[in-house]
Amino acid sequence: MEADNNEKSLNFIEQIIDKDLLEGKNGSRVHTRFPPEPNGYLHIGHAKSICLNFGLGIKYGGKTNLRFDDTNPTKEEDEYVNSIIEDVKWLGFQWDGDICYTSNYFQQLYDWAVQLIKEGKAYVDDQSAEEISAQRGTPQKPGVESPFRNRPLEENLDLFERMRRGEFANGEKVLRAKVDMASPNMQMRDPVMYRILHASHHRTGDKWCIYPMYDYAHGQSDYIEQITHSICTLEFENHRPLYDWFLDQIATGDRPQQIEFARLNINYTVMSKRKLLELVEGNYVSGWDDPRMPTISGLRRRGYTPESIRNFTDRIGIAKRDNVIEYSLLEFLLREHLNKITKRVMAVLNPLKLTITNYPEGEFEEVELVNNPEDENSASRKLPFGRNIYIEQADFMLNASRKYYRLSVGREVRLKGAYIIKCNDYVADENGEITELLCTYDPETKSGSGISRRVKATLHWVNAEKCIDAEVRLYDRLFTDEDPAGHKEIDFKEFINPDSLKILSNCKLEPSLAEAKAEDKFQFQRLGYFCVDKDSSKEKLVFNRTVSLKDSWAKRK
RNA sequence: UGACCCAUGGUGUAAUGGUAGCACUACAGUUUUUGGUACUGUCAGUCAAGGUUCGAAUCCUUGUGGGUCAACCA
Repeated sequence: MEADNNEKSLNFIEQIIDKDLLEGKNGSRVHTRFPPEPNGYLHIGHAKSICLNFGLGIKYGGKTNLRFDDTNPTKEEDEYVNSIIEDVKWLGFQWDGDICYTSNYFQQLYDWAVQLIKEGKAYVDDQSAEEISAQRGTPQKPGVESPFRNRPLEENLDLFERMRRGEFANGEKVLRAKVDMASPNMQMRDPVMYRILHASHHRTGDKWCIYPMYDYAHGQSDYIEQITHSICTLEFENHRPLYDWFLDQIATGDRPQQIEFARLNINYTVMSKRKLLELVEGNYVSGWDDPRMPTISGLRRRGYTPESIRNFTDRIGIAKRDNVIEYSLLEFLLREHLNKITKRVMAVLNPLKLTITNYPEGEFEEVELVNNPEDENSASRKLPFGRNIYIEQADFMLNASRKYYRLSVGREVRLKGAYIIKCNDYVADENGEITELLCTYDPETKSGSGISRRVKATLHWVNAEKCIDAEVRLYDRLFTDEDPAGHKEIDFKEFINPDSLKILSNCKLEPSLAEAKAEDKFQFQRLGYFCVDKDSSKEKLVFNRTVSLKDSWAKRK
């Protein structure tokens, strides 16, 4: 038993696979697939599915396909295809073989549909969507059969062929599977297999004007690709009998099995492509990659690392019960990774002028700081120090309590990597705003000199003459409510956090940051992790706050 | 008034008939030239009732609570 201590326990899907392997099912192959519909950008919920499917492929020495489930030309676009490909790669995964598209199988799907018609298992229905819907019944009440249900085979064949040829308008006819209108499972009540859509498809153009529905296309696509384990989310559980029914009609060899797991939910955010689209189209955010979005591209722009996201999907586990993960777990894993890899730099977001009155005017010296104390191989760099510096406004307080460790008149602090200073006086403007601090430094206390005494706090700073300017964007959660989409009476957009973005345009950075490029990541000492935004340029540096450092002082207040 | 699924600390997830564990959160402390990191500790859990068993979170029954399903979406 205790030999297993180092081994991670298996989730229920891995247990199923282990059993299948043991029984030699499907020739003991493992072949999964990630099947997004290209109708939006991927979000972190998809990351869970990506890591699961590709992870299983890797773990069992099997394969994983990337398949675009593109059966609805009215919603799908190449822009989405491209973003999905980029996101999967960025997360660190590589699919086997070529990228697959359900649209590649349109002809085969059509042929199988003809076969079903010939076997009397599918029929063309002339009724409107409303009529069909009315006949479907309710979960409690069985449906009634369509008047067209038993039309002759030849007529069905002819009509279906003419549907394909474009002789009918959208909605005029559908092809339905003949299953069971009285089934207690609504999915089995003669589901629609094909609908007429005179729309141009992003890949097949105008070749087709009838398109297969998800239920008819998905399992067959899995079968064509020799998928062994077709993993999807819980809402498809009721579809499984239908998934199997279609396979029963056509499959002769190995066949895939559908396994459902609980989708990811995270508090203080929304996780549906429809709602995210709404945020984008309503300009509530700047786009799919707005750093506040839970999209992969948004997280990337915000400064998340693929490692932290993969780690996250690993920690949350795979199970069947509904779950809401706390955002703090994601942030914990993010900080954990960023703490190891980022260079520490000094940046002052809300500058307050500080003059060291006993430091000679016009003189500078260099002080040395390690780039990352967490990394013993880390190099160090030199920073200019002088008479005039900036510190953070929040690091000075006029009437400071004993719990406040930072600067106040008469108190001492250390300037990180430099000297201990003492605040003697301050200057205020006509409004009482403090505009400048007057301090003296103790030349004996230079960092590394070995001469030191205990001070309560160490502050970050930049040299006022030799710093560079930048814009810094501070992000907070996009929603103020833990479950913005969970209120029946209130639209989720009502909960958008008005303070989710704060732009600081007068930030002062240490000069080494001048060359930073988009997506470069840093720890701004004592403040948090920041990355260069894609809006950044040599002329105007722009940083995003990825996540703040944990702040036990802020909590105490 | 149907079918299917689910139920373990605040959150997530283990334990697969044999000592209820891990992580996050919260709180307290140690270390610290980041009020960070690291480390230590504390609080806190098997939905309920019956049954089977030497022994039940685990198996059975019933109940309770929650989720999904009535797109020509996926």
